[in-house]
Formats: sequence, C-alpha cells, structure tokens
Amino acid sequence: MEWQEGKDKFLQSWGTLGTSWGINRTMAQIHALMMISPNALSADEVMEELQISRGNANMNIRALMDWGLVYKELRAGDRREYFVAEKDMWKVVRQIIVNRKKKELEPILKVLDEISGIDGTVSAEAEALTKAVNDIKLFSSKADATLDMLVKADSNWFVGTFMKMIK
Amino acid sequence: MEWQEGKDKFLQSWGTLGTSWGINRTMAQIHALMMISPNALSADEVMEELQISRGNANMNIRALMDWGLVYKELRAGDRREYFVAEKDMWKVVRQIIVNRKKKELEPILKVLDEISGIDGTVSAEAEALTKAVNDIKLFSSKADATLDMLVKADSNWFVGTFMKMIK
DNA sequence: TAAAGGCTTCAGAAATTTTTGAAATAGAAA
DNA sequence: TTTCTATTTCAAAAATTTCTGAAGCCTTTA
Repeated sequence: MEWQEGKDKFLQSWGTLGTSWGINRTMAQIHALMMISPNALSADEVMEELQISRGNANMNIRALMDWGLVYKELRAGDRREYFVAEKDMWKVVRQIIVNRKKKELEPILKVLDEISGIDGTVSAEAEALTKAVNDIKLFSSKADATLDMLVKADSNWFVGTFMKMIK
Repeated sequence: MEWQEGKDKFLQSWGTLGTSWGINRTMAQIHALMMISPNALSADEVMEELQISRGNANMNIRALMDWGLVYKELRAGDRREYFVAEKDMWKVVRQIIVNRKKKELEPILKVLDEISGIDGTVSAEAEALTKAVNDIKLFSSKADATLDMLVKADSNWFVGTFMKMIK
C-alpha cells in the first residue's frame, strides 16, 4: 500500500469512528491528521489536506485545543500559528475520558440525585422509577471512581497491574 | 418532586446523554421509558408517552431488540406485542460494550492492520503514519482485551475484585 | 375466503448538525 | 498611523440524521 493511500484510509476511518461516538467527522479527522504528521501544521495546511474551509478548520482546531488534544506552536519570525497533536495514545484517551466525564457523566449524576428525592411509596410507577434511578446512580458512581482511577494511573501501572490481573 | 416531573426529567436527560454518545434521542428515551416501567409496554403506549409516530416507535424498538436491550413479551389472548427492557444495569452496559466493540472497534482494527503494511522507511511522513498506526493498534488491542474481560466478568466479581484493587 | 387488527417499510418532510465564506477583529510591521 | 497578514465569528447554506404517516404486509379470527 502507498503512503498516500494508507493516510487517506486512516483519515477516513478515524472520521467515521468519531462520528459514531458523537464527535464530528472533521474534528476527528483534523486530530488524526495531526497525529500522523511529523511536524506542526498550519491552518492552511489542514484546510488543504482535508479540503475544508477556513472557518471550519479554525473552529475545530480550537475545539481540539479546548479538549487538550492539540497544542499551539509558534515559530520565530512567522506570524502564522502551527499546531501539534498529543501523540501519546494513553494521554489522548485519558484526556478524552476527563472531558467526557465532566461534560456528560457529572450532569447526569446531578439529575439522578434530584430525581431520587421523589417519594417512591405512592405507586408502582414511582417505585420503579426510584429503583431504576438508584441502580443507575450506583453503577455510575462506580464507573466514575473507576475512570478517576484510570485517569490517575499512568500507562505503566495500568499495563502492569491491571493487565496481569485479567490473565 | 412529583413522579411525573421526575419521570420527564429522566427521559429528557437520558435522551440527551444518548445523543452525545451517538445514539439517537428517541432510541435512548424508549429504552429509558422501558427501564422505569414496572410492566411491559405496547408500541401504542410508547407512542403516547413520548409523543412519537408509529413508524418511529417501531423502528427504534426493533433497533433496541437488535442491541439485545429490549425483549418482546407476548400475552395470551392479545394480538399486540409488549416490550420489556433489561433492567440490570450491569447487563445493559455489557450488552452495549459487546455491540459497540463489534460494530466499531473491530472494523477500525481491521483498517489499521491493512495500513500497517505500508513501507515506513521511505519518508518521515510514512514513518510517522506507521508509528501512529502501530501505537493505536497496540492500545486498541489492550482495550479490546480489557473489554472482553469486563464482558466475561460478572457484576459481583467486578465489584469485589476490581473495586478492591483500586482502593 | 374475507375482514380486522397490528406490524413494517420507506419516500418525503422536518429537524438538527455541520460547513462555508465573507465581514469583523486582532495585532504586527511599515 | 496605516497597511498587511492572519484569526475569529456567525448568518445562511448544505449536508446529514431523524421522524412522520400512509400504503402494504402478515396473521388471526369470523
């Protein structure tokens, strides 16, 4: 397989994967492009490579920086900005966990707490709701703790201790 | 908080959560509705409760059955079909992992395998691509193994052994 | 066999998300 | 200060996803 073909296939697949996880195709592709680029890229290079508009490139690069997956790099004597992606997969995944946990797990836990205050003794429906909410709360707080642990753990610890355990 | 208010809040939040994970709002809401319902529901009840069309209800209930999250229940002397959701959170999450792993992780691993066949010695670009692909492959196969383990494990084992470990 | 009740399908409509491109803004160089 | 280059913003357009509703199908009952 040619390099160009492999690259295109990778960018394409990564975009698709992003889509099915609620991340927009372009953001995922920009990240993929930066992951496989040996040097920092300018907005123009991203636009050219992915055939997207300046606005689109700008907004998604910004979003990737907000997620902590891409950093800005400045060059002396050059007014343009360049960008590099975090390339350590473990750090990438950790960063994604931290972000999504904050944006999604925490709000739902808050809602569940509010709901679990209802009186579950008045009807079968209310009882079922209370039970489901409590089950989910229990599960979610365990998931939350597990993710915290994963995030704090470093890659070596994870690979060593955890992978040994599952053998 | 009233039961009705709690229920609405739950259905709404669960729908939103689904959306940010690439699951459509209605499918997530139907599942939520069935999770908190003490008895099996007919398509008409789902339509009524969520104010959606018959076609929409039918398609999403079918999809939930394909995912193994909802079962059909027949009643003697009644031609209608009723549906119940799997209510054990551990089983629900396991089922979701199995499905998404198959639909998303496996295809990407296949693509990565294909790409990793390129010659990484010809340019810095090709080398960077090869390295990134190999890193992702390594990480993904570990994730794959971890998920397999989680899926095979039962809830008690998980809570006991694993949670003890992270203390 | 016909009629009735319920389920499925899918083309078009509606809603939502993403992208464009040009104007506004920022800030460095002249 | 003015000009020039680059970045940001955002309303409108395009693309994509989801939903509707009615026609057709399938099964049971009369």
